[in-house]
Amino acid sequence: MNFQQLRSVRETIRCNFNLTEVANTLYTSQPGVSRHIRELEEELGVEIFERHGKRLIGLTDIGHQVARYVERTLREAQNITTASNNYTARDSGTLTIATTHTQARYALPKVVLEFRKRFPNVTLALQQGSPRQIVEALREGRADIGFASEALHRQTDFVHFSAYTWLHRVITPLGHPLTQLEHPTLADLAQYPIITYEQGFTGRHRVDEAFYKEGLTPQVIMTAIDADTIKTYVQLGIGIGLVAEHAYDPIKDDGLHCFTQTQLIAPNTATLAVREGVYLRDYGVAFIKAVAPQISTQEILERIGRS
Amino acid sequence: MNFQQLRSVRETIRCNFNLTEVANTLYTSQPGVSRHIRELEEELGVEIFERHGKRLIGLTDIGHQVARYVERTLREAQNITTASNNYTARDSGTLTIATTHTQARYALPKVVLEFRKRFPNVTLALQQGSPRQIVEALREGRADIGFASEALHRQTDFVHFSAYTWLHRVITPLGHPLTQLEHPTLADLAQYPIITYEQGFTGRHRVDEAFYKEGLTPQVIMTAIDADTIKTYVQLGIGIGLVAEHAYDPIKDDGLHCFTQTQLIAPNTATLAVREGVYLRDYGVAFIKAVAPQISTQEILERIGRS
DNA sequence: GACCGTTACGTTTGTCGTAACTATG
DNA sequence: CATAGTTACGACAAACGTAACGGTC
Repeated sequence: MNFQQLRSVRETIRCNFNLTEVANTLYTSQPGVSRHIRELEEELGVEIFERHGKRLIGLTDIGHQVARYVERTLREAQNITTASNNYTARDSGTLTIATTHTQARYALPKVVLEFRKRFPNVTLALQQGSPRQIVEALREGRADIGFASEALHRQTDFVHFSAYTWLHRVITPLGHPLTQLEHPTLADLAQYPIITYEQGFTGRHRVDEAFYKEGLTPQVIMTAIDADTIKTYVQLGIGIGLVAEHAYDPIKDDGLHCFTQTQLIAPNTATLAVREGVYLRDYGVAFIKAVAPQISTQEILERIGRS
Repeated sequence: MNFQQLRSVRETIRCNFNLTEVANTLYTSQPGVSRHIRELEEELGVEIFERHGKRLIGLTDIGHQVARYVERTLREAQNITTASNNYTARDSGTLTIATTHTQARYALPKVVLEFRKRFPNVTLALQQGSPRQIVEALREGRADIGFASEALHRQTDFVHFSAYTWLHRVITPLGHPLTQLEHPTLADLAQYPIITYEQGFTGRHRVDEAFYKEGLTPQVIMTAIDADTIKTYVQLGIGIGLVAEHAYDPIKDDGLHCFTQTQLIAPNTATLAVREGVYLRDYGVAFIKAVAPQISTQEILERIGRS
């Protein structure tokens, strides 16, 4: 057994069992990959992959089990090198954050500035994507830290940290009939076309849940993944908006009315997540600490298994 | 990085940093081991070992961290092969139980018979040792399951299962003055020379604790690691004995009196333990189930991380 | 027939053990 | 001076890529 064989197996699963693609990803030849898999299967005495003739089409039962430990082996091997790098080059390298548009646009700028000042030699890679893509990036080791209000906290193979909680706000153009009311209800909102976040983004399920619980069916006529787009269309008078509170700026958004006192929708929690068992470098810990200062560094280290 | 390098590092730590010994353990040459270590250190860019000139004398700070992940990597790699073997040869192989004399002599015989009937092709290796040796054997992967009343439950890197609880019993020769009393107290016992288990064996600390709590100093004139020895000397009239209840057999030990109703010493729990993160084969799970039938197989699988 | 995986083979690279050398206590 | 670790070197084996071959859809 060697690491290259294990990498071939892991990548084969990630590439949907297409060995040619695996070879490209691993910068090697396709026959090599084929051989690695066969050799490992031979050594272990089990068929890891289900086959239709020559083509691989999936994992066998035992293959699933093997894959699990292959992942772990490679992860721990990665930890050896990451821990070493953390030691030799304490303040340089790359930190990859997988996050949503909302966090990247509103919550992170302040943190990024602070972080860059403290770690000028660390390349900070912000990768935007849907919550589901964030989860996958963390699983595959393509990102070090995930940050979103959705999906992350439900993964049992992640360690998570609550950063802050936030509410949805109702925004309308100035002079909209709703602005006559001081405290509009969900029923009032349901009277108007609504513009809000895409399904699966930025607490959207909380919005749906709130209306559903009151037996209301809101007319969601348009969805977007970012508040800027939503605000633009609200400004145009196409509908009323439901956006995250931090997306409303009373000065810049002076053409919009925002019900800052109204709480109609359950609060959301922005969550930081790290893959369980993956070594997070010191500056990754510092990043978490910067986003969620209420958590002690000691606790972060313990929770991610570095103590 | 390759597995042989990692094995060299792990074994170097286990062999107290004597490379010659490492080479023998790994059935390879000493220069090879030396090279493996140097190559790995070079690749990682860190010094894993502290040196006095050429001699290795210990781990560096970063070496401790590296060693941790090296252990884990090798463990997970082992899990790949164990899981595979568990699949191909479901009912054959070796199961190594590290246990104390007491468990091997009194608790395990019934279980072993049952186990052998169900898994006739599995070699059952019972390794007797002190609780501390049991802990070490589990840590180093020399045993699959540990079973003892001491030490095991305190290890945080083990998964443990409570098998049963038991009490110490007072035994005396027939006609001993103590037998006049129906319920002797600890103070009564302290009047006579006592024979019991060695420090660190079979709940001995409970015995000391009980006397200590009442401000008594028992005259322990002899210790042994097994009840047979203790009983033999009690029979000779040298002193009264304190042994585990299952070690007294009213028929075979008809020359001895046993206070079966007296509970003077806090109960002990016999504990099964498995190293966290180590794949335990099906027949290992069956063994645990046989020793502790009150625990469901499902729960065992979950607790050892196989579900 | 286009795509995908395996077989065959020669080159390159890496790995290992022996022997000689050097340092430590 | 005995024990422990490193350097040097040659033999062997393993790993890889290219090219040709065989199935699958």
